[in-house]
Formats: sequence, C-alpha cells, structure tokens
Amino acid sequence: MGKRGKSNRFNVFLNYKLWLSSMSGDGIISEEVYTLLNGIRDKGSLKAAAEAAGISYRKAWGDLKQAESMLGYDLTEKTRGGKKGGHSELTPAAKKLLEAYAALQEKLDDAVEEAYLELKKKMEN
Amino acid sequence: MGKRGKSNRFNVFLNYKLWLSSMSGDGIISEEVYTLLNGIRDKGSLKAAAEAAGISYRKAWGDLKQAESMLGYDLTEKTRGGKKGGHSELTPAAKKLLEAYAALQEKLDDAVEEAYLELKKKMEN
DNA sequence: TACCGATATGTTTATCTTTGCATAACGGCA
DNA sequence: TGCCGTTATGCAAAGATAAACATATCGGTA
Repeated sequence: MGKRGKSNRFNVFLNYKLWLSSMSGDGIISEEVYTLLNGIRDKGSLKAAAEAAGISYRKAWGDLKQAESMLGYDLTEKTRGGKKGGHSELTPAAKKLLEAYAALQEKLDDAVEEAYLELKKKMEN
Repeated sequence: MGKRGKSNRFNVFLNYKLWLSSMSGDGIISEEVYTLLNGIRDKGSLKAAAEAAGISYRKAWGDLKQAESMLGYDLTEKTRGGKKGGHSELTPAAKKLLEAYAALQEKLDDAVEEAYLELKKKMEN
C-alpha cells in the first residue's frame, strides 16, 4: 500500500452453510439439527434444546423427525411421562454423527478461511 | 462388507452454499448473483440473465443492486434505450470477481467432496 | 387418582420471500 | 414522432416458512 490513498479493501465476509440431503433432495439435515442434537445431549430434552436454539418446539420436533426419517434410523430415544414429564437422549448413531460432523466442520472452516483470504487477495489488487 | 446383510450405507449428500455478506450481516451476495453475472456476460442483458437463472427480473434486479451497494462499486454497466432497447455488461471489477469466485468454488468443491468422503467413511462403520 | 412436564401432532396465524403487475424513462430506428 | 425492448422501481398478490395455539398421551410422584 503506497503512501497515497487507501487500498481498495474488500470488506466483506465469506459465509457458508452445510446440510445433508437425500438423493431426491427432499429431506434435509441442516446445521440447526446439529444444534438441536447438541442441546439434547446437554439438556436431556428436545424442549430445552429447542429454546436454547431459539426455535419453536414444533419446528424442532418436525426437523428432527424428518432427519431421522431421512437417515432411516433414530437419532434420539424419547420417552413421555415419567419423573420429569419425559426426556430425550441421543442414540449411539447420533453421537457418531455429531463427532463426524464436528470434524467435518472444522476442516471446512479452515478451507473456507483459506479460500476467503485468497479471494480477498485477488480482489484487493 | 461381509457376506451377510447389507452394509449400513450412509445414503445422503453433503451440500453447501456460499455467500458474501457485509460485516453487519445485512446485505449479501449469494451464489445466484454469480449466476446472474455469468448470464449477463453471456447474454448481454439482465432480463435474459434472469430468465436463464429462472428467477424474476424484479428479484434479479434487486439482488444485483444490493450486491453493488454492498461492495460500494458497480458490477454492471447498464444502458436504457438504444438499438436493442438497452443492455447490461460486466465491469472489470465484476470480471475479476467472477474469476476469483470460480477459483474459490473449485477449491471448496474439492474440500467438501473430501470432507464428505471422510464423513461417509466414519458413518458407515 | 389427580397433577406435572415433556413428547406428539394437527390447525391457524404471522412473517418473510418471491413473483407479478403497473408504469416510467430511455434512445436507436423505421 | 411513434414503436420496441430493456432498465428502473413501487406496490400488491401469492407462496413458502416458522411461530403460536390447541389438544392428547404418557408415567412417575404427591
């Protein structure tokens, strides 16, 4: 950057969003499903996970249901009634998915960051 | 995979979407803006680019406008009237952006593909 | 056995996004 | 000068998405 004028800063962020979909493209597992699963693991109920995620229970329930139906197996084990009214917890498959997803996200975060820097460099000169 | 039963195939796709946003997070440049820019380069008009992209002219125009306002400079040079009623063409900055974006997308496509294979592998055993 | 709180699910509202419609401006060209 | 096709833009209509609301079910526990 020379002493005169300001360089042409490329002042924008690069964002990305991931999701899993069936071949037919109908059902999806969006990032908020991962948020929900994390919440369920931490709080022990879908209700609590939904409010922690800032979405309605109705939607959380629907999203989770379709995620499970898309995968063909359950991600949560749910019970109604009982001492605390009911609860939900993760199945082993869900735990595996969360782990795998965390690794994936980390890897892609890095890739996106790197790609962003290159883009920025290209756009700034 | 043993001789009995079928392996637990993880039959879902990993998708992703990219976009640029301002720091404040309001304005965005989504992938469809790139599609539009490509269309404008090929067809010479926003109208044609919009229908090629399968979106309304109204939206295409609005998206482009906000992209330009977010960047702070024009991506297209537009003229009204004239021999063919008017036309649009890319500015040098837009051409640069398209090039940079193509490189970025290629890189991320690879990263996502790779990450997907790892995810799949983890989920299938 | 009545109550509590969470799961389960249909139905109605509200919100957000996109399209569609209308209208104006523009500038070559017949 | 009137026409054509495109850019430009406001506004109303339509569609998609999510929230809210209303119940029902369940099983410990008081």
